[in-house]
Amino acid sequence: MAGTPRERAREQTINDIVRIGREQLSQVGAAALSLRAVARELGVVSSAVYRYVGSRDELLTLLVVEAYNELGEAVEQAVAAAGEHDAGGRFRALCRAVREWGLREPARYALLFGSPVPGYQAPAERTTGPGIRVVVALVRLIDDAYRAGALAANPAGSGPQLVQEPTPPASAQPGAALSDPLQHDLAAIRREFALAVPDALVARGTLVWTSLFGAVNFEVFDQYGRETFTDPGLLFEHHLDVFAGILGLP
Amino acid sequence: MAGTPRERAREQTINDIVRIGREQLSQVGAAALSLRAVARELGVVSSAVYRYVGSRDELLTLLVVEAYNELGEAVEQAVAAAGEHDAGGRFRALCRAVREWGLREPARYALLFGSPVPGYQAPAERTTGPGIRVVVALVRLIDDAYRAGALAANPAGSGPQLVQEPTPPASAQPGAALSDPLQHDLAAIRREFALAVPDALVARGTLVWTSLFGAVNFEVFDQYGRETFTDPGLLFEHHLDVFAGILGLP
DNA sequence: TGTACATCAGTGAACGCGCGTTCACTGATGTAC
DNA sequence: TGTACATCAGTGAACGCGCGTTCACTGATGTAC
Repeated sequence: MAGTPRERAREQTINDIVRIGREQLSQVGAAALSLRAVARELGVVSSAVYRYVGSRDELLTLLVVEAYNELGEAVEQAVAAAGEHDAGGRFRALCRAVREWGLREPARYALLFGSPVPGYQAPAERTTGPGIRVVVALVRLIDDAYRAGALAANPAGSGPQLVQEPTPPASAQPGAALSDPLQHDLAAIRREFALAVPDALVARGTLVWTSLFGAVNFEVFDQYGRETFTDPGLLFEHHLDVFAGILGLP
Repeated sequence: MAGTPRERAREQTINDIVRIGREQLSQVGAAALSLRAVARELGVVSSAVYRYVGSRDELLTLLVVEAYNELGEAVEQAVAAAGEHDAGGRFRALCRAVREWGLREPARYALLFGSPVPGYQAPAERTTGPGIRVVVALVRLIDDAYRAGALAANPAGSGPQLVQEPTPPASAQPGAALSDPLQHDLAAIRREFALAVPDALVARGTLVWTSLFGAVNFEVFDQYGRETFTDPGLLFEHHLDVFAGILGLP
């Protein structure tokens, strides 16, 4: 709110541009996002937009960053709103927040998690920070639960009773050996985030991470058949229970 | 190979158009696919393409159908190549075939499983058949294994021993009650494909289905950090073991 | 408090390019007698 | 086997539209003395 009137006006205009860009995005998709259309909507000649935004790609970057932050915010708030000692509830809150944001904002979700925009490469130094908020929240949540002793020692998949062929593959057991380079990578992740959880749980964390987005993708991009599920939310809740089981969460 | 010379020439030209479209796709993405560019590449004036393809959208549909069929073919062949009684091997072969096709054909994978192409709606009557080949293969495989008694009665997640809070959520147990509308949908699926597997396994099947594509998405769309995993294939293999455990597969 | 100058926002024209689609047409290839 | 006609492939011009980006410019808003 500080700054000279000019600075405030400038900030206001940038906000308008990003807002209009967001609207364009949901109407025509990222590939067809155009600065000229934004200018038209803003009621200004097309070249005027270049006072505020260096190029079309820069507007895309602004939109990517904003979307990541909004999703990250939603997820972090949802997790914080769940009971501090209810690890399972926190996990489910995180997943539901991702799903709800995706369904509410399909175009922006597509910008972040759909096909890459042809000819556009997001600049890592600006998008990485906002981009990892969700996975960081997930990892923190798992690690906290582990430290609090709230995780099952033998999570789902570690020792099923089989009808026949009773030897589950070794790497499915959280305590068992993972292949070497993978273990090296997982150790690096543990170090980077100062995690207490064992490697195998980090691996399962990435599985739940990708699977969560797989499930949300299917709904947002309409990849279940058109009338297969009356209420996809119920299926999602079922999936969450299985995911929780995979992590040893209650 | 039958038909008059004219008919054969015509077929040849359509094949060329689709092939060029495929190449365009991988270079500029679906949103920027253009009939004029195809015509240029074909060495023909732009209006000539309309002799063969009614519109840009129709070319997109041809490409979607072709891609679905190629992926379906790859998956079916991979499954068939695995040992007939090795349910776990068949499952892994299916998943690997999806991953390999996706990594080999990122643009076409994006066309099928990425963001929807703005302004284009695939005609269900032409794409549904090819589009369900993968999931049908998966469902068949699970059902066959179930009928052969090759599935664990108590798959992963059904009864973990917990450190504390020792009550896993009811719907995570394959035998337990699923919410009503969901159960209704699952029953409809079982009827449609004449399945022997219980509802809960159908639900887990959809979870593995979406999770498989979630994992492949992450690799194809480069959503793990750029240098997080030395060999993402190893992580994928680990995930496969967990997926197999979820289904009770060896 | 008033004036001179610098800064900035927005204009309008232009460059050079792309697109999907239609339409009247020329010529070559096929078909029927 | 030869001719008359129909079918089809491909041409070229046009319509009407869009885009990103640059550049010299006008006029308003701020700043320094």
